[in-house]
Amino acid sequence: MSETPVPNHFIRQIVLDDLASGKHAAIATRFPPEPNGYLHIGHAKSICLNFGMAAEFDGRCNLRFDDTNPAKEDPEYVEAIKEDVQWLGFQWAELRHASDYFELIHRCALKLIRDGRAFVCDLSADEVREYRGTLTQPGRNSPYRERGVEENLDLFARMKAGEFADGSRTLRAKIDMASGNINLRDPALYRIRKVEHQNTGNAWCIYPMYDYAHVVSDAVEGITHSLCTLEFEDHRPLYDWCLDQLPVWNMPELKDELDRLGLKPGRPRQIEFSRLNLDYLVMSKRKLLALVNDGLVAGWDDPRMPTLRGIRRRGFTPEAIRNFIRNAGVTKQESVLEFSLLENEVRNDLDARAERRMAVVDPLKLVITNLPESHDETLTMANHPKDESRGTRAVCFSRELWIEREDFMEVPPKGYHRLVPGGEVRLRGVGIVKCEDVIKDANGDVVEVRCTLDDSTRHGLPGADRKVKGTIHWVSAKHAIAAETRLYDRLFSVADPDDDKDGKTYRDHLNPASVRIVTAQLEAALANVAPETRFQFERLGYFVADRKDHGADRQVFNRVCTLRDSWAKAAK
RNA sequence: UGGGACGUCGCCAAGUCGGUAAGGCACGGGAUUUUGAUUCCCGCAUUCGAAGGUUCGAGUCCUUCCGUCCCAGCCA
Repeated sequence: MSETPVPNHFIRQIVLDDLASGKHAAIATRFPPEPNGYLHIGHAKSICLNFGMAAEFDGRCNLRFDDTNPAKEDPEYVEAIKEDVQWLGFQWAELRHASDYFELIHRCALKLIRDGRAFVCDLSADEVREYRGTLTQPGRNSPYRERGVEENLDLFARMKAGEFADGSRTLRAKIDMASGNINLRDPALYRIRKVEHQNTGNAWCIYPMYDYAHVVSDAVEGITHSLCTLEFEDHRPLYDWCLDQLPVWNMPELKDELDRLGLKPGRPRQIEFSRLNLDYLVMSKRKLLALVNDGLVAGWDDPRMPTLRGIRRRGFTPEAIRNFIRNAGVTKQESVLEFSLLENEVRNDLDARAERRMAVVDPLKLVITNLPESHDETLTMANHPKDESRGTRAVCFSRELWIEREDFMEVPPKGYHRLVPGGEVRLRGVGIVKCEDVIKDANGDVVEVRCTLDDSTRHGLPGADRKVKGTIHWVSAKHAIAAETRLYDRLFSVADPDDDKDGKTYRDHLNPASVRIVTAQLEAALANVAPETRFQFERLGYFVADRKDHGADRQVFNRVCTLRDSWAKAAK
């Protein structure tokens, strides 16, 4: 119902056209992370796009780990990635690894050599760089470029057998050293790395490069639409070159292996879209890693981190993230989205789903002097103002309450609607109270406000219709539960922390107030809730019971985000 | 004097075969409200990076120019 019509975008249009023309009977996509780090909100766009397109058109989407560089990858990440993808709400058709295809990829390399399209090159990395030329000058052919097929086959076999040292030789494609596109200047296909692989162990000591392995992986899996980000646009000619040289859907020498893996190959098309960027955040793996390693945040799942784990712990919902990404659209335009858009979707989602509770984050004592010491009353309050089916809860009310310190001011600014000396305010769900007295400590700080409750305005009575400017929330002091409450704010104080033109780095822009830990007073109904349960603490914001630290012995709530606050905005 | 891409409101983003600028967020104003929340109204680009040109008519076609991003890993 809240779903607006799905906005069309150029990739959906391509899929629509391909289906309409009969080019494909069904589509297949894949989400191909390298297991060398945690997923972040930027990845969520690719996940939603790939899984989303497949779901929308009854196709399939694989989760494929692009694990072609064993030096960087770790199985710890593959589990985390699987969990994050599922949390976001998606399920893969097949779970694969590029390394599942090492045999196929190797056979393809053999064909390239036999066809005179690849050669073993003895140049060192430095020499390759010299021969490559520059952006404006063409490169030169490697002196090993014209080796015969038999020699190449022999050398490549010996590379595979481990006869040569790391870095001493590569298998290179033979394309065009003069191409304006540097990716076409005889790119490396295989390098020697005598490193144990997280999935294949010590079976291989030569590993295929991304460009080569990725296209073969796409093709053997029968991926129809290979969606990736803009920086791979330059790689597409190489992607297509590989497909031209290696029609894996028609290579008899691949058949047994394809059958063994249950693969049905096809010719994929690579399509690039712009990545998701958000203001007030850094997204690079390097910087996120540094934040963790240097103790600037509490870990990969710190609620201030843009990792999916962090965002989850913060209390954002998968639905909100999906809506956010859907609304952002898919284009080839580089853009930076406002973080507030995401926050908006979170508020939208939580407003509808989160039950209301009362909690006081910065307590000030309020005593209702015309109530007896022993007064003990149980009120019934709605769990949700717009959804009766959410039921009601019991709320304890007594003579001494906690109210929010900022809801009382001795000298209020113009437009202040809350409690002031001699003024009236409504206690949510109770009635109208009038401030008769203010008690201060030796420093002159207010420690208690004393009020009288107007009995004719009690909730449910006709007198309750009497208008007062403000309504404030409260918690019965003697029934309150103290709980650790973490008030989060943005991690960075500037919109573009990556901008270092002024000589400052992202570290200089860390928001010193990105988290404030306080002891809040909660209403009793908040006792013993399950971790990850979300509530709106009325007038304060949305809060979630911490996924990790919250339990029966220690109650811990994280502020997901505040409510919109037009008063705070006006007061500025 | 390399190659590739992108430039429509503050941020995103629709704009079929050229026919006279959707929507969301933000922002401003108002109504409702026992959350200064939610909800609901109203307003918000004579203009599409710029300049020429073609045309009865151009964001959409042509030309030139300007700006931004990506590429010289045996990383992905």
